[in-house]
Amino acid sequence: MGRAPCCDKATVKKGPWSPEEDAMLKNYIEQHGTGGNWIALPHKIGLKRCGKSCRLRWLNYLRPNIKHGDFTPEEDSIICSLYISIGSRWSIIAAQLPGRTDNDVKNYWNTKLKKRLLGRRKDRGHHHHRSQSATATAEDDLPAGDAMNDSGGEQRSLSASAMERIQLCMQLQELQNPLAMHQHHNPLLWPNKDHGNNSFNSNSSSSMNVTVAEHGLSSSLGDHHQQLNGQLESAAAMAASPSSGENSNVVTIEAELQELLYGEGSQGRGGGGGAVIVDCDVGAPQGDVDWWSYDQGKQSPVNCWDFTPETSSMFQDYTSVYDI
DNA sequence: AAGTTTATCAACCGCGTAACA
DNA sequence: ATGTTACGCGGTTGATAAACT
Repeated sequence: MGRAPCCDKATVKKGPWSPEEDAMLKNYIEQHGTGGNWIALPHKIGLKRCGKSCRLRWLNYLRPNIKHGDFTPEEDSIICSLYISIGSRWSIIAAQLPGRTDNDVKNYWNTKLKKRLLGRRKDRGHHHHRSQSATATAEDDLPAGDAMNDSGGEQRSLSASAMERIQLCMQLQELQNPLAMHQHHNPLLWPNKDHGNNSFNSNSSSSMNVTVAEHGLSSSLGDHHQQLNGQLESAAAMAASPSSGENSNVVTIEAELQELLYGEGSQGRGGGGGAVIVDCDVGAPQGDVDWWSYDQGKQSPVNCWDFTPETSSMFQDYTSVYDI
């Protein structure tokens, strides 16, 4: 029993939009608006398109003030910082880039930025000291998502997202201290492993994964969970706003991103250098929030960096791989 | 010049969830 | 409280262009 289709596939046209279709949709929406019902819209216009397809076409292409291509260094920096902070929440990231769509940002990341960041490691890999640790040997030079970790004789694959974070983390660490790769994790990007009880244990990988993922923000993990949540938030805030922290480690992350993206001696490039401010307009009732600036002890802004099952799962990936 | 591989990006798909009856 | 509908999102696919052999 699959999900009921949102439209009649037999009568709905798929594939690229013609200029005529674009004009019909654009003219109608400009004159009448969407009417709050995308499903009904194509019928009103006489378009043989699915409502979802119309919505996507409008949002990603026909909407006014849409920008395509030519991402600026400032935009690169924002995307990278936010990706490291909050992961693949493209709509939130795109919201910080006027004229950009989530689809655009996502494509840009997947096809260019990610390669620029992760690819550099490959280039540099032959010139640096490789650690004895599993961190540097198991995943090194492997494309995201392809890395397999031999943990206790069992081959496991990391989620691509966790893998990317780890690889980015490793790159940044290496830049900061090439001899400190054995530290396994970057406190800027990942929560401290020394936080209270050791609920996250590699010995209980599968069951723990389920437990954490299912409970999400529930109180099952109590203080530990809150503490962890705070640390994740803090890490996100640090990564997004290198200039906002007292920690000297934090200060360099923006410059490091610049260096990874544009090469040596390019720290001044982009001129952004400033904090990435996320106004959490995705359902956040409190309006604009300088989500990077709140203290760890304060209540976290809703919808900005929540400890979701996804983040829990990524954390579980990470902890089990590094036997924390 | 032709064939093959790789990169790019528009569009699709299905899931989670908010809104509503 | 429950079921249904539509929206929004992120992951994935496929067509096309560009680069390479």
